[in-house]
Order: sequence, then C-alpha cells, then structure tokens
Amino acid sequence: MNKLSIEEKIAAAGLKLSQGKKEILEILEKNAPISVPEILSSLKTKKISLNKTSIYRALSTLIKKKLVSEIDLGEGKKRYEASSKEDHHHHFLCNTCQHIYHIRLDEMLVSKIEKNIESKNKFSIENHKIEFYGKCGDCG
Amino acid sequence: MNKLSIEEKIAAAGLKLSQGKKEILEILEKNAPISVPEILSSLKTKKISLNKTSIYRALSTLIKKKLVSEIDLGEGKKRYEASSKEDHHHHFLCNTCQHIYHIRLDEMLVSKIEKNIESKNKFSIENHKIEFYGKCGDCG
DNA sequence: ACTTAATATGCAACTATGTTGCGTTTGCAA
DNA sequence: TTGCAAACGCAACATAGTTGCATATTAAGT
Ligand SMILES: [Mn+2]
Ligand SMILES: [Mn+2]
Ligand SMILES: [Zn+2]
Ligand SMILES: [Zn+2]
Repeated sequence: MNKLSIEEKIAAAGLKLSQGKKEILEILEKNAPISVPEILSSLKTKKISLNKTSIYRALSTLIKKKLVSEIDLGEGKKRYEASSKEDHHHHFLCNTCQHIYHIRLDEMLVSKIEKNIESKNKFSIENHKIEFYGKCGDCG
Repeated sequence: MNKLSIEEKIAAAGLKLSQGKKEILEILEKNAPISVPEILSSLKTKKISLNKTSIYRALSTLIKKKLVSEIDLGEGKKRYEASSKEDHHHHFLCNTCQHIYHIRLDEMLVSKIEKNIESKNKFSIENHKIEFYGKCGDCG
C-alpha cells in the first residue's frame, strides 16, 4: 500500500526536494546503517559531489521529519538509516564481520522491564536504546 | 567485607601504582560516569597536573583490568565509571538535568529477550547495551 | 516567464574527542 | 642501587562534527 517514492516522501514531509536529500535517502534506502564518511564515499562512487557540511545538514532535517533515524553503536561516530514512521526496532552488531542486523524484539517484555524500573525509582521513561553484540550466523 | 583501598585495588590487579591511576580512580569513585574532559578539569581543580594522553592510557589499562568500565550514551564521547568485578548494570539518563543514574534491571527478562532473538535468528549474543532516557524524580 | 523568499550548498576555519611517536621520568623488584 | 618496564608529557596527527558567510537552487506567487 504505502509505497511512496523518495520524492513523494520528501514532499509528504513538507520539505524542499534538494539533490542532497534525494541522493542521501537513495543511498540510505539500499544500505545497512551507515556513517557520514561512508555516505560521502558512496556519493563519490556515484560521481555525485556533495559537501560533508551539506550532508550533516540534510541528515539533520531528515531526522527532524523522521525520514531518517540516527544510531549510535558506540563506535565514535553516528550511523543513519532510512526510517518509515512506525518501525521502532533495535540492532545486533556482529563482533566478527561488523554487519549490523535490524531486530524487532518483544516490546511487551521491554515495557515490563521499564515498568519495573519506574516502580523502583521515580523515573518516567520516555525512550530506550537497546543493542546486542555477538556472532552472527555467517560467522558462527 | 571486600572494602579495598584504591592502592590495594591497583595492587590486586597487578598494576603499578602510578599517580595517574590513583588520582583517576579517586575521582571516578566519587562521581557519576564522567568523560575525559571532565576528569581533566576535575584534576585541574585538585591542582594535579596530568596530561590527557596519560589519562586515556591509564583508563585503557584500568579497563583491561576491569577496574573501570566505559559507557557510551550517544553523546559523542565516552564516559567512565569505577567498577568492581561483578556489577553489571545499566543507566538512565535524565533528559532534563542530564544526571546519569545506575540501574540494575531484571536480567532474567533480558535473557528472555535474548533467547527470543537467538531463536528467530542465528545469532549468538555475547553482550548487550541497554539504556533508558526520560525524566528523573527531581525533574518530574 | 519573472520575482522573491526560504532553503540548500560549498568552502574554509574551527571545535572536540581521541591516538601515535618519541624522548624522558618514575615505580618497583632483583 | 641499579635496571627494566611502565608511566608520562608534549607535539603532531586523525577523525567526527559544527559554524559563518557568501552563493546557488527550489518552490511559490505574480
Ligand atoms: Mn535498523
Ligand atoms: Mn553505572
Ligand atoms: Zn558476522
Ligand atoms: Zn533529572
């Protein structure tokens, strides 16, 4: 059903259709979460010139509109992935091949954990970040 | 029972008792997880001169010996906390006051989530990183 | 089509965290 | 006390990310 093109997604978000946002989204849609340096070299391969400053700025507006989400796996740099509005999920990073897998987990259990924390402390939890590390099937 | 002094902990780990390791551990023991820049200014306040390179190197050896653990809350820099050998726990970051709280959560539930993931995929999970964000009691 | 305002872009300079090489100093054990 | 490994300071470097400012592009409105 909801198969929007990149151009349509950008329009639907009320954003200007710039070369930057278009190319970046295109790259993000066919990759695992990637970093800005990786986006930069991917652009270079496609013979597209786009400044790193422009990339950071385009990503920033795309994130605000939830077309992109930012991931931090503790590598000292952020990663970005294309995101549709309702796809909250988590990641598994293979310590051997470094591949990043998207995983959807039982959010009921997560919610149970959060309730647990909230009852013991006086926190109100708005958000969580959960990642797993280990060995993937290819590397097992 | 196991109340070792900083000097004793360093000795027990088979490490040389250097000014750096001693002062750093002292600071870490009386603080929430802090970053290297913060350690640096904390040292300056105490009128102790220690180079940032030395701090990074001291932290690195302390981490290897599990006297310190490294935390990444996605702020673009690492944080460090004093750790005893068996205190695996997680953190809650208040989005308002930025305080970091240590939280111990029901690892049985976490384990259940992990089993779940492992059964659906062919991963073997070795490690996880779980953090919560929201509003703390003081800021509620 | 022509104008205009908002947004996007390039570039250079800058900030920040973290690392490396190397020469010197210090802790500690023989 | 002497010798070696570990620790240290310093400068230079690496990399991720930001800012200011001038110019270019986009999307409307005329
Ligand atoms: Mn993902
Ligand atoms: Mn902690
Ligand atoms: Zn793998
Ligand atoms: Zn708070």
